[in-house]
Amino acid sequence: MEAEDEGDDQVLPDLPNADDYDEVRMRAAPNPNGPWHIGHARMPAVIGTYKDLYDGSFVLRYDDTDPETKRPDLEAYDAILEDVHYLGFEPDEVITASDRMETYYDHAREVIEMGGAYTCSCSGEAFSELKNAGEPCPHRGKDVETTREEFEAMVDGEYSSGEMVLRIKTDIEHKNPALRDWVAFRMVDTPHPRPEAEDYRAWPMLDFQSGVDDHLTGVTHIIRGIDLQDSAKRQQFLYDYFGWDYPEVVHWGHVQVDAYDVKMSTSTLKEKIDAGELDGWDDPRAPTLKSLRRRGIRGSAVVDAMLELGTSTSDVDLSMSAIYANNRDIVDDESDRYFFVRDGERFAVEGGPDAGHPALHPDHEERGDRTVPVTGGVVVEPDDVPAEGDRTWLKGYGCVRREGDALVHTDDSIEVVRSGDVDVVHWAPAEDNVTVRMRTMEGDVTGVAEPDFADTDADDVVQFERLGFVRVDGHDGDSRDADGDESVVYWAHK
RNA sequence: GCUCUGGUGGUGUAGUCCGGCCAAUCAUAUCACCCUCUCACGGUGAUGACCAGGGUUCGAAUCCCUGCCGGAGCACCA
Repeated sequence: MEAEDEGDDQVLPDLPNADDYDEVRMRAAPNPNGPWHIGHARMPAVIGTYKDLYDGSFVLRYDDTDPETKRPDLEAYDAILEDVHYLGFEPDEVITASDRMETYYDHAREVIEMGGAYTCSCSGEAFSELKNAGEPCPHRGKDVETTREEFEAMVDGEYSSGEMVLRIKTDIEHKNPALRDWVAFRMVDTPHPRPEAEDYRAWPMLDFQSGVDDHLTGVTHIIRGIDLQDSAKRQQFLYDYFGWDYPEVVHWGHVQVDAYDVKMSTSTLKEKIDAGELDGWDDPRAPTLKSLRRRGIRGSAVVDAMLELGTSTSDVDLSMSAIYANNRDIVDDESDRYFFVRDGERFAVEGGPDAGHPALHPDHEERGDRTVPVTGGVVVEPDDVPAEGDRTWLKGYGCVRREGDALVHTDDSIEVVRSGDVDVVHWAPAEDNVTVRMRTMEGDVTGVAEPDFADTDADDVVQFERLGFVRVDGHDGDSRDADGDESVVYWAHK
């Protein structure tokens, strides 16, 4: 398959040996132990894009084979699928490893019959010592019959955790100790959280489960992190037993994201949420996809930033500014403008018209303008308050001069702004305005917005002029973060 | 200790396989100016990088060697 030539738009490198396959097929294989953080977006972003590029397909596979240490979170299965949708992709197939236990057992039995595996009751430490010395453990020479029986006993749950494992026989003297006789199945006493899988006790390890599934689901290209660099080499032994061809593999480094105080790790996030330090997975301070979505950042802005990272094996730092720049590009044109004033200082306005009429969008006059009344006085941010006797330009209204507690309308034309003599500021009515809570990564900010802001809908992204873009979460107390009947917005970026 | 694997401006990336067109691409960032009734958008310009040292060569980001620094695996986690 040739990559569709989309000109220079393709930011990703070509997949290795793509034309050796009828169809490029990939997989995302997350452990469903929580909603996704930003870093998780890389996998669907890249394989989803390759899918489009090569007219291929991808499988979403939940690798939920550790009921204990990386215990699956039942809500995460759907949460992850939602996150994939948010990013703009649709898996061609969704499968769950814990549904496929019999398949793994059957394949284990096959390997056992071939003499490619043996049950082992060595303690982890004891085996490790032998392995590091390049020496086989006493169980390695077991006959097939014994291994067969002991494996069935494992499947039947007759051992407890730590008592028995099934090892794949590789090369006990392999120069890389990481590849020597690795564990394929182990006992786990804790029942799996999914009712469908709660009776299983003998669980496959990633290298076995993933290796079998990749082949059985027709995966041609595996993309994964450098932490799994040795996996392909381990699994190669398994593939050799079965006579399978190993898929093409691309390894990439880890991603760090700047701008967050909170560590980008599912378990850390879970702890912070449980401890009440974060309001939830979509807290603006959380580096999660749910948080970005709530802040009005489009999935494609995240995807594009991920694609720009490429697939190099070195660790990379993702700048949130890259995501913001992409998002600004998307939302700037569609976002209507409104005034929002924090910590406003109140002034009466004297001598001018009753209201200002700034445009909803400077590039789209056809959208009309807003009506911002001044008759009940206005509020201006402290930094924007002119010194006594100085002028300022209330955007969309006109020029005023500070006279004590009043802003007196002058008849200056816009020329005073063009010449640079007078600054333009945003402002809001002191009465009949909209109380707004703005949730940001640094905490909540409160203030008031102009009345027309109430016309926006939840989920709209608007720009608070001179401040930045926000997503409307709800008006009149509709947001779950609202205190009383205030409106709530989530800060996106400047 | 053993085994993998990397190191291009603040960040990411192109170029590295097949040395010259690289006084190094593009994006983002930062700054300045222009535009503008926003500190947005748009435009122009500037800043800023080949880890270090040797070697091969007429010529090295690219090949070789050494060193330095980093990441990963050696789990009954994924």
